[in-house]
Amino acid sequence: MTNLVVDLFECPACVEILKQFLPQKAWVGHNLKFDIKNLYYHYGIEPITTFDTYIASVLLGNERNSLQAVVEKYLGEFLDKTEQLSNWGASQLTSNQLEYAAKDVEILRRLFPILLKELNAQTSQRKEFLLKTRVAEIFGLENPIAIVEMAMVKETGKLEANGFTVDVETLKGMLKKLKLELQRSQINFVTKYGKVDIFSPKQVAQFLTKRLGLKLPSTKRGNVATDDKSLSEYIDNPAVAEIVRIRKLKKVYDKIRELVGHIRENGRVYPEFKQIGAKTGRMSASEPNVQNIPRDLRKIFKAPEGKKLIVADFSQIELRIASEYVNEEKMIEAFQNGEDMHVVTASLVLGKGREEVTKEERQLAKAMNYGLIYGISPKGLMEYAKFGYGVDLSLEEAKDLVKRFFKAFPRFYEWHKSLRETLREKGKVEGETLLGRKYIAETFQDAANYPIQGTGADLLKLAVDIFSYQAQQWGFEVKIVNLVHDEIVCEVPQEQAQEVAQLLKESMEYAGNLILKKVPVEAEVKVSQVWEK
DNA sequence: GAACACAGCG
DNA sequence: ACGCTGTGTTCT
Repeated sequence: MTNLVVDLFECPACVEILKQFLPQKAWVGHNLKFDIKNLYYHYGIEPITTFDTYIASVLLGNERNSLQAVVEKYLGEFLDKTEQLSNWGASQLTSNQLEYAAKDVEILRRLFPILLKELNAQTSQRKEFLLKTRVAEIFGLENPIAIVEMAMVKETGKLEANGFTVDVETLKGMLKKLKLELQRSQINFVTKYGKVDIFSPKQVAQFLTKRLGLKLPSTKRGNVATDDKSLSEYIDNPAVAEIVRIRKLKKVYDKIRELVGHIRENGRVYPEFKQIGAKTGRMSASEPNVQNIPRDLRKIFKAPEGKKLIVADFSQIELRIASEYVNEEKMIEAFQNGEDMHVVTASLVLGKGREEVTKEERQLAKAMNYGLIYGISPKGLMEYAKFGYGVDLSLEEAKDLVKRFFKAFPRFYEWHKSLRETLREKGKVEGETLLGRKYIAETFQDAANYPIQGTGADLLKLAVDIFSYQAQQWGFEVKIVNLVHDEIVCEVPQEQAQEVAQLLKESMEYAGNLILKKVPVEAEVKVSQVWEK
């Protein structure tokens, strides 16, 4: 076996050689997102597919996932990393550095088969989910989650290389304007009400309780709560309204500042994506975080000249997953008949015809439907209904509603009951998503939420894998520019937009219906110049 | 530097 | 109520 170490700064011609043979290969490496991002960004090089020992280690549930830690655990060897701290940018690489680089490659040859075996060994019994894909065939992978995540490494690397175009001029203008408006508002507040730092929860609490005599709830650490939810009782008070307004202004200002700070010469931001950023398998984004952009600000994300954005999302995906997960017939049936699930819930819980359900009742049912995903409790429902959907409930009413809800949907009742039982007996719930992603939950709320949120993550990632493969097969020039839990945003040449939009919709629904067998999955797709109007 | 509070998104 | 990240103040 020959290991080749190439210093691309010393040998620019080597790039041509790499371009020749790297793209026809499957790559094995540790944290390949990094290699793919750079090779794809600079040279347009990408692998057929990948096996990533870092991702493998994360999926196997290890706490430490550095190459060093993984080598120690699975090979029982010590990997010397001191050379990593040496100077790699100065001049020609030393022989020690070259040897270090070669050793990193050599060790992967031995690590790879062991991790592959471990992943296959923890494949769940759900054989119907055996996915026949290139990753599976090339590496002999049988674990569906590993198949999806390994294919996803390439997609995450390219996603980071692609970046997302923003409207630089508009952003900079807004930044300037908001800065002035913020300063003006703060000074105005102080001259009216005295010296209070609106961004100090402590000072705001002091001001509201001592000076205005308001009664406010406590935070979990026993301090006076001043969040918008707690202040909503007193929103008619002009000082309170002003605090809320200024804080909101500040939030938008911070977000714009974060974005502007990350704009590169070409007018794009290049966020970092953690492929497995949450315990549930969801991704996370940072620098800038493009997964929590306020909806009003999304219009500043746009397609560059001659291109279009395609924005697609799964509709009501978590509710669909939940009903399939617990096999709740009435809900499944409603989805199969294409009905409005919140109206159906309202009708069943309140015992009235679907036509008689009011707007407010539908909102209430929505709170209940989503509440169940988070492990519903009457108190929780009461607060969620009030602040999330503007529906007023007493605790007694909430209790009664929860009771009726579980009567209408007995499988959810049984599911929650069995979760509580398992927690009582074992102190934890060890479970799997519908694609076989493993998790351990130690609270009831986590146990109710993880399989649903986790299956949502499975679904999005499978959709991305399928879509990317299909787009390549059809020869479309697609750049995925953002992924937001149940949403895919991509950039395509104008003339391909309609065709790609259709392909994206089909890919998402195909992926969804591969994982959900009974409940139909639907994706909504829009072609647009901006992310959201 | 850690802990807390707050607020944006799904 | 579940999952994240960024910014600010305050405490150690």
